Amino acid sequence: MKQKKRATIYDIAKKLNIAASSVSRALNNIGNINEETRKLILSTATELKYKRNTLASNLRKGQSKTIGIVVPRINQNFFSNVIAGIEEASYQKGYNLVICQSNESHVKEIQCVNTLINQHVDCIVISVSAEGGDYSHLQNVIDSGIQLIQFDRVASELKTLKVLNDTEQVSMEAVSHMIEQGYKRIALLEGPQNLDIFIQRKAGYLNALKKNNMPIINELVVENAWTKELGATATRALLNLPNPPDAIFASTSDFSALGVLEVASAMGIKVPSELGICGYSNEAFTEITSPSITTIDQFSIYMGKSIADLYFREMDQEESSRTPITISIKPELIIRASTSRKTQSGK
Amino acid sequence: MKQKKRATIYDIAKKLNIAASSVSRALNNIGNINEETRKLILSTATELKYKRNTLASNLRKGQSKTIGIVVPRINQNFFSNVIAGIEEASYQKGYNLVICQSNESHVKEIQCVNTLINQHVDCIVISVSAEGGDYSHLQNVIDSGIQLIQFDRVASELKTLKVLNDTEQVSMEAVSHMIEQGYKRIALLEGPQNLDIFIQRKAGYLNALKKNNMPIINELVVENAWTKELGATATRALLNLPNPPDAIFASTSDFSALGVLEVASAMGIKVPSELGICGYSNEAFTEITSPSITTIDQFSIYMGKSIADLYFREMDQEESSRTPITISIKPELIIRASTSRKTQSGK
DNA sequence: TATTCAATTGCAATCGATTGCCTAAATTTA
DNA sequence: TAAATTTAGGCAATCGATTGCAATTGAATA
Repeated sequence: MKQKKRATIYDIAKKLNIAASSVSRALNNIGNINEETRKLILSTATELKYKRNTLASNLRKGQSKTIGIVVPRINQNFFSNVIAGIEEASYQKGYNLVICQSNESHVKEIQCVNTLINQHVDCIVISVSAEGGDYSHLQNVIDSGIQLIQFDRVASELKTLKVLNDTEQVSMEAVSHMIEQGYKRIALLEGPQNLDIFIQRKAGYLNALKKNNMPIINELVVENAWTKELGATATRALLNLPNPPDAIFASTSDFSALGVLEVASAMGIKVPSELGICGYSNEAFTEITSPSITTIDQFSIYMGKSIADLYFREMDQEESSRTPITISIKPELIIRASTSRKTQSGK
Repeated sequence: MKQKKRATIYDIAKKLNIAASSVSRALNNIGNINEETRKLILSTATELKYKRNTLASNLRKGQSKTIGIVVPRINQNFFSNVIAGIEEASYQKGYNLVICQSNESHVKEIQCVNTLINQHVDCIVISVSAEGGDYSHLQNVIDSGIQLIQFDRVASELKTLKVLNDTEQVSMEAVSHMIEQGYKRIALLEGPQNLDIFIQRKAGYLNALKKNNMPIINELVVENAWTKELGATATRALLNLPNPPDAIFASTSDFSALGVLEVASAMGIKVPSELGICGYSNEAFTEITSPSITTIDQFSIYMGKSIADLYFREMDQEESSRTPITISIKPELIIRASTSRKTQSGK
């Protein structure tokens, strides 16, 4: 489909028999322009249905007023919320969003980042894929003079702006809460340990055990129980141990926690009295399972806004005063029925 | 933050003492270029960390390889899935996505569309906001020679490409199914009637009643029960009628259906035996409520892919042979426990 | 040896908007 | 009235990549 010829500032200039530069000045409302000619130009512009060619403008100005975003999956609750938050904050500043998804593939992530560099976006916001690997493509972003902001899943070795959750702290709180509820053998479903967030979630778990003088039992720690299905499989194995756990912290996700709940129900194990369950992310469904699932809210929309704000704040800084800031957002432990066996307040 | 100077084709040309045009030809692998100089150019390009400036390229070529998307909310399941589908299909073709959300506001929708026109996107994909209003901004898109594709919520009077669900048909199926299950007084929670999709859902409901020779009872049709809260409120009113319904088709959304379910549970009304419930959208949670909720799957990811495919197919067409195609995707009625009181197969 | 042809590569215009510099007219001030 | 300012608006370069056309070169053909 071919674009029809669109009116340019030259068309307006020609029609009014003036210079294109005057048209530009009038449209941007800068420089000295006679008020009457300005109005004339403006009305001619609407008459010709003139639309500024942002491409040309950006090329000339050397900036694109565009923020590029790379996330593992656009349609995952957490990410789509972050994106919505970024959109809202940056729209007000006249910025646009170009969005890519890496599908958790390192290769696609690299391609996405390169496309965005080519697009001359002003800033790239990224949460790296689970696959992990070499992060030279991110170094590339920095070398290209593009602001890089990492969030949630970050390559910590890179000195960039970061927006994170205080994952370790809240994980510790979650496990401490379970201990307080009298659970003695708490299992952990852990995520891929090449991602910091999962390392931290585990650290929080270990810390909580240590602080409460509880032993670390290796057979209760299960790797990569990431999805509902994997969570279910892991749970089946755990509950069939000679000495099964009496609680499970599904640190990978709420989906995993859901898998735990379903298996427990199927096996006739009562939640929370015989098994405590805690998930991660505060997915909408955690509120409506029976029992409802204790989980952790990451304030995803707010996180998106923080990312955008951080960028705009940095942009105003002098080049010299720039330091790799890390913003930490404190997530909230949401205690629900699945871990409430002492205080029956949680319904 | 200022961008550092990036290498251009001129830098490469200067370094090798050749013309920029040759560099361009080499990088694009077009025209006749000596294989050796080509290799030399390519290696110099990597050496200088050359990245093509897509802005300049697009300006020159008069296309942007970008698809603009406007949806009411990025972080709504249905929309984020459609976007994910579009992304996947268009990424393969080397297209990028610029995404905006209208937040259901007509004014913001217009602004978004205008920004996208300025950006010279090749195609605009839109699902209009619930607020509705005048659609001249969409006509504008067409007049600018930009391909316009509407999906789901469309301004039907505009002759554009459209990708829709066969909403009326599936709604009829849903209500017919409820009738078959022996429900006699089926209520409808309807959405804003300025949007076609909601008109069609209602039409399906009415049709099903008519076909089965059942009376249309006005007091059982409730306007704008859109959210969980509104669904709950409506349900409370309905169930307190002297002659309450024995089933509710929450045609607005699954959230609304969830509101229905919660109120019914709170009032001690048994689902599905005393009250049947059917939602719309197949949100993840509908599967895990107790009882699970009968709903309608819209194949949102597939819809996204269809949109992208439609665009690429149209793009290859001759200008002349272009007609306003409408693609209709048949949604699927997913029968679950909340309406299954005859066949106990659905648990 | 002269002519033709194809392969390479250079030149310069172009896409549309912006902006530094400059001129001319209008206005103010001395 | 002359000089100094201010205001309005034109000229032309620029951003970086692409592409039609022309020029050069060497090889092939007559």
